[in-house]
Amino acid sequence: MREATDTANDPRRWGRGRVLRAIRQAGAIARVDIARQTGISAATVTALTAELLSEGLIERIHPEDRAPDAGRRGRPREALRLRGEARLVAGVKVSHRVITVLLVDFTGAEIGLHEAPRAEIASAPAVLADAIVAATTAACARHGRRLEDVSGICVGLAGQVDGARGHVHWSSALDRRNVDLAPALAARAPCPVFLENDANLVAKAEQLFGRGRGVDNFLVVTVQHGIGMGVILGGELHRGARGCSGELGHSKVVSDGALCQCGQRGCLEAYAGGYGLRMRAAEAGLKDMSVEDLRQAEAAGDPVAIEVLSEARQHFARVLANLVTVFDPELIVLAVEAEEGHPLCTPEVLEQVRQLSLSVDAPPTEIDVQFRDDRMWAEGATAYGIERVEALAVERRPLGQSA
Amino acid sequence: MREATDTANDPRRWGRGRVLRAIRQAGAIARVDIARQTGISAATVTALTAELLSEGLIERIHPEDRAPDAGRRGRPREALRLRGEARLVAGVKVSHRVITVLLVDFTGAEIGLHEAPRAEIASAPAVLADAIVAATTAACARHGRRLEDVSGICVGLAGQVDGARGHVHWSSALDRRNVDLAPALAARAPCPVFLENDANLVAKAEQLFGRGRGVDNFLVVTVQHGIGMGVILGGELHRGARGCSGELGHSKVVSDGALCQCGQRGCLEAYAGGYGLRMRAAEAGLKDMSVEDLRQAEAAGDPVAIEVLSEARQHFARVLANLVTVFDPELIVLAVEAEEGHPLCTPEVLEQVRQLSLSVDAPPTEIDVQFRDDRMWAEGATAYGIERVEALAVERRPLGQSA
DNA sequence: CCATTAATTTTGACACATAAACTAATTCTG
DNA sequence: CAGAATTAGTTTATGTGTCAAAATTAATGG
Repeated sequence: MREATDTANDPRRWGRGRVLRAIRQAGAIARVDIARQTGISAATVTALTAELLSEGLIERIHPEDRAPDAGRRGRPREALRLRGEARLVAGVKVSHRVITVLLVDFTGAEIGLHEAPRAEIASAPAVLADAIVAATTAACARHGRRLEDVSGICVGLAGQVDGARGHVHWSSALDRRNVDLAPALAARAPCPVFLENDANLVAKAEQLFGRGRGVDNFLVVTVQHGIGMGVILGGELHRGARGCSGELGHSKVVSDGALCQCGQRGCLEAYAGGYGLRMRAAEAGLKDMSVEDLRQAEAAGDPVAIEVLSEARQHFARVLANLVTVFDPELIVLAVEAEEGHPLCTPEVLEQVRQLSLSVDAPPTEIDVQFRDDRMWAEGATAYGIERVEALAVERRPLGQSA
Repeated sequence: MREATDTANDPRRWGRGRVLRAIRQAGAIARVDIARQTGISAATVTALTAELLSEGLIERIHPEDRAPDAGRRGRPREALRLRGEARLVAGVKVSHRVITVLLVDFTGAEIGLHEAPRAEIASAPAVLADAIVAATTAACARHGRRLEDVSGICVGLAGQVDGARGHVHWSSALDRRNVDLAPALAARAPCPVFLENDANLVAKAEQLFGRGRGVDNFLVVTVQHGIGMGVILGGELHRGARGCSGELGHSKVVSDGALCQCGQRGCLEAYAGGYGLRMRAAEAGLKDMSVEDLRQAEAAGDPVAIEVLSEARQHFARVLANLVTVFDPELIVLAVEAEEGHPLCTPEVLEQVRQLSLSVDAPPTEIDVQFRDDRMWAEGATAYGIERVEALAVERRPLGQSA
């Protein structure tokens, strides 16, 4: 039951945001096209872009009259793009043994990466907050910036994280449950700090910079040690009432099944997550196998590997198919932390998903497998950080604007 | 990939809609409270309500100074409410053998119900469109109105219905696939006609008039012959890319399981839908049992009924738990077409759902079982019809407004 | 009856958006 | 090569939506 005064959605600042988003999505775009795409009149686009130009958020480009422009009749269009130097954003990923900080500019272009080791896996809130800010400070120092130059820090955390409230129900990075981490971070940083579940951030990255650009309804499933999901519906990240949506790894695939890290039984992760696969293989006699080892064992004809992977694929495909049935998304991105392949993300599995999901005579949900390295988490954090910093830039009035 | 000129969301008519929605949600509310709840200034609320009053969409109430008002100091608040006579809306449900039309006023109050028999189960599009409009005309006639008085007709159809595009991928009510039914209806009716999946409409009814009032994120699961779902996220109905979201009955609960009506195997409906239960019971030797019969057989200790229902409960609970895990909604409404009880909607099943879903130290998803009669479908249609008619009323300018 | 209180309305000003007219920078055409 | 044609972008005049502050209204309390 949400009520009360939500002044947030100010209809007056609306246009600015639309224009800025159109420019970001297009990369470079002329005013006419902004008007056409957004439905805002050319007059207003001129006014708004003039404002954004004077604030330094965007900039003109004339030299490169890009190819498709050649041979057009009238006045040539003047493309606009975001001005990278306008803002500096830090994306932070807290892992077990390291804190990764990725510094990017307003366009999302990388400025530098920094990794700071962590002394312990589960920290006290104050210790973790200190470490995050210290790592960000160090990242800035290493790349010729100061922490004061940063316009926003976005922190991604595995676990049940309520990004809207800045609250951590549970995370392996903390030594206790129910921590209001956002205030602790805000107190230590000279700029806004945003907190979010790591899978949600990967979804945001896909939306802003990846396959999800311009797609209104899509899901991003992260496949690695655990299995997570970020849900983008109507162009918005859906967090759930408590911020705990998308815990796909803990959806139940069998009754009273294998024991999961979370303490419950029959979770997808317990069969198809990295640790689940290792566990099942170990139980069946294949000790100390990585996912890649298992894949090779299967290829070599090892019956245990074949059995374990086959079961995992079956569960994984069924869960993905049920996502299609329940969400009917345009697109599902499988963001896999692996170099080149993953035994669960094979053409056969995708075909199985198609067969198990309800089909109509219309283009089916596209499933896109993206193999990523471990930077993906910090990149996700920068994506959401940029979005939030952009939102602040949109709201902020031009203020003192004299000659 | 949605692009192009979507002029739809006009930020200027924003306030009108907010005010009207606040009045609808509250039933009766004073201007001060509208201002407080919406965040709109009192001055603007006065202006907007004056406009709505002069258009006859809302009306004043003074006589009943409701109890909590007594003994307050200053000028008494003047409550406002919707004016029922402002609009007439028809909600239509197409069933196998009958078309049900429910006429309601702008507040949702019932004006009259009418049922028209259908000659066939699966009709040609033109025949069905004719029948729907004829039934609506008859409903009007029977209750002293004319079809021309109706401001909007909302038609609920079981099947894969893309309400946004007015397209029916498949419905048992039609004798063919892929029908653009909305244009056929629009051509026959003197007012806007809206088309939607029936489960989505039940969700809309819960949002406007039921347990979902003021709840931003909730799911409505319909349990009867089949199992359907409507998804409300961020206060909006989520339809999916093709309008096929929420096909919960066809999520797969076991690999290569029981055959479903839809032709696939292992669907939830094949175990827990009304026809699925009958099938499973019949296979195990209990022929021709209704769901209610099965419930009584179970209570009487029949081992087959116990077995069949136990399996169904297990699957149903697991699917519901997975909804909690994936959506993290505030609320799930189980809308059950039954008089007093249903073997799948028992306290034990709800307890099982709680045990199978990820829990954090925050209020869990509430699950609310609502037993309804077969009017629920037509009521759902009126709910969405009213919302759409209201949206049109918000957009429409006051136009000629002289003395 | 008048002070007090609270709801509502009026007033004056400003921000945002637009249509229409205008200016600018090209290519095309004779 | 001069203008005609074409397309992009800007300026202007105007309307709409919103708000803060002041004014008005309708009660209660002494």
